[in-house]
Amino acid sequence: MNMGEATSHDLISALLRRNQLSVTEGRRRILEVFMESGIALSHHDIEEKTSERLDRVTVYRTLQTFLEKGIMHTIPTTDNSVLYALCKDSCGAGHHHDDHVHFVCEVCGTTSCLDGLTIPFITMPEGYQVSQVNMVVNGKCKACAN
Amino acid sequence: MNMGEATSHDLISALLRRNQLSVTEGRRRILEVFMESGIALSHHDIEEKTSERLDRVTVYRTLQTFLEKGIMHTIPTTDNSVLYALCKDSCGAGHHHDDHVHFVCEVCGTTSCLDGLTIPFITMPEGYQVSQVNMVVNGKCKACAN
DNA sequence: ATCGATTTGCAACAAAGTTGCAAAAACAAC
DNA sequence: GTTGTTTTTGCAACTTTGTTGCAAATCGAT
Repeated sequence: MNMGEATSHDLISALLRRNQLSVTEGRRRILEVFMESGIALSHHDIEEKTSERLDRVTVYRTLQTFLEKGIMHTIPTTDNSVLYALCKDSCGAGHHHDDHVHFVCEVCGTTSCLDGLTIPFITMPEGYQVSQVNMVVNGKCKACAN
Repeated sequence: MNMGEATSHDLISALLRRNQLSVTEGRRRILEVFMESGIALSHHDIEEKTSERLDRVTVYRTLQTFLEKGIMHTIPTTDNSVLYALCKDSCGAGHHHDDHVHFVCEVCGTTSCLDGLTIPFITMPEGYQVSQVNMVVNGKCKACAN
């Protein structure tokens, strides 16, 4: 047994326990899919990548749970799809730090988090109270720009 | 007959003709609903406000047409709803000027365009090509902030 | 291994969105 | 205004997306 190597399996178990969630095959599988892809995924994407193993309803409920625990966040899109993405470690239930810009590539269709790019501060008109700001950039990603 | 007054009826007809669309009762009704409300509306909202007159399918097709012609634009939202809003006059098919910030009130649930508030410029990482930027602010609107 | 609590899958449903086609309405020409 | 052509509408049937209740399976602690 190789004690020096922290497996993805280990990391996922730890993540779930840290959030008071029991470690089940379905939750593990969904987290694996996100970690492998590295981009934001729709419910449909996840269904496709786990179809033989997981029921549709389980995927819905699991994503909902992950949102509530702050393991994931949703990304607003101009079309009608809801996208999910893993939060950074520093996020938790109630206190998100997802103040980063999201990028949608219009060629390959992938959506990703630009973690290094913080949303600029904006001054709102008199009387408004701001609680959250989202920023989504559309264009061509590094790979597709050519 | 009052020649001096430009009715909402007239304005809507002109808007449709300017975009090479025939003037029908359904299209007129949908545009009226948007002009009266002044806020962004979902497909469901529109169905409710026109139910006795328009078929569900007609609403879908009409909104799609308005998007293509650049009469309306969609607004990204964190939940799964698609919202539509009227574009400014200067917008047309292909060349939108909707570089304004959108605001979602978490109390009354309304979404509106902050036409006076331009999205700040951001510097993207090397290699990316930007074509459009969206910015959505969540919080309490003037009326609900108290 | 056993037990209680949580999670899953199934079935049935509700809501949202799409497609083909015939009837109706809009527009242009007379 | 009537006619004829084109576009739009409504209907029906369907697919996709999301929800709810409940029994069986799984998880985790003892």
